Amino acid sequence: MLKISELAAKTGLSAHTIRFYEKHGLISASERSEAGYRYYNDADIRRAEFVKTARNIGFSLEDISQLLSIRVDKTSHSCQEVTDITQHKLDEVNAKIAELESMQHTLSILLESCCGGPEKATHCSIMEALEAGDVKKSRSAA
Amino acid sequence: MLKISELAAKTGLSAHTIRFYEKHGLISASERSEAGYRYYNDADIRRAEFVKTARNIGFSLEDISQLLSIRVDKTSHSCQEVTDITQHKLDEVNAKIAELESMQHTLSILLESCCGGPEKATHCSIMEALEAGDVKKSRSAA
DNA sequence: GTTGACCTTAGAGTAGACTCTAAGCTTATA
DNA sequence: TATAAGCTTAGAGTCTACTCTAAGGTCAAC
Ligand SMILES: [Zn+2]
Ligand SMILES: [Zn+2]
Ligand SMILES: [Zn+2]
Ligand SMILES: [Zn+2]
Repeated sequence: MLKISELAAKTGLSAHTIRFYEKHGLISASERSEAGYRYYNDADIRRAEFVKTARNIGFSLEDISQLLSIRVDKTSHSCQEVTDITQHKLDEVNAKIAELESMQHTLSILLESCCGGPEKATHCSIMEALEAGDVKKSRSAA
Repeated sequence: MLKISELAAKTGLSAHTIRFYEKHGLISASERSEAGYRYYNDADIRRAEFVKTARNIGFSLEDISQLLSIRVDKTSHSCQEVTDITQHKLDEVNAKIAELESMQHTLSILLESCCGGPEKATHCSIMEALEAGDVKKSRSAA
């Protein structure tokens, strides 16, 4: 049985974050001391580590929440449900990468066009490009 | 002279967003009607379009704020200042891409390992990988 | 028996970029 | 003239994932 700071040390999450996750239903302590201290048993610890692993991959807390509900009753859920969550996340990641690569491309072109020196910015081709508006849009919603 | 909704139509920003940008010093209307309506002249419109172009590229409002202060007095600023902002943004974008590609990689491997079918998730290799924790960390701080 | 580290809670604050609301003028159209 | 569309403001709400604070109780060591 670990106390919260011990679970924190073990998982690399902060005690604050562990309480925050508890408030959002991701983690819980099966026992409390008389004084109200949280005590985590082996199953709790494994669950916390599952959460940490999923978070490290990049899953949102909402995704993790869904993965956890599959985890507690695997016989009621299918591989497909798991791949759906994973695929959806991958789609998101791919969309974000595409957006960032577009920015990367635009920024690189801008940088190439500018001398980057100590001259007055009156002739700066980056500023000119921004004024002219002839750059493609990288950002979509939010 | 355009009213706010006309500037909105012209730039593709919403009137709300235009007021929000004004509150943050990015855009302003040189004139107001007696009733307090904002009126935008050509210089205002060009400034708004500059902001919109920079935002489309992916610059933060803080970056745009700096670019604008260069823009209003180009002789007091150098090309280097402009490239510094641009390079800094590019570095950020590259870091984010690296992080996302790491996620992409992990997610792809997970997806390959799972049958994705209607079977019970009891044998799911994605779940197993998450339990085992043997996936590399993609996410860094915030 | 007291210091100090650790624990509890509810709730506020942070970041970034909006997005919306309420309450009330103004202006254009029918 | 009445209705609707459009404008004003301050300020609150949204989203995600924390991060921190205040005020106080608990526990082990010296
Ligand atoms: Zn130059
Ligand atoms: Zn330049
Ligand atoms: Zn399967
Ligand atoms: Zn599977």
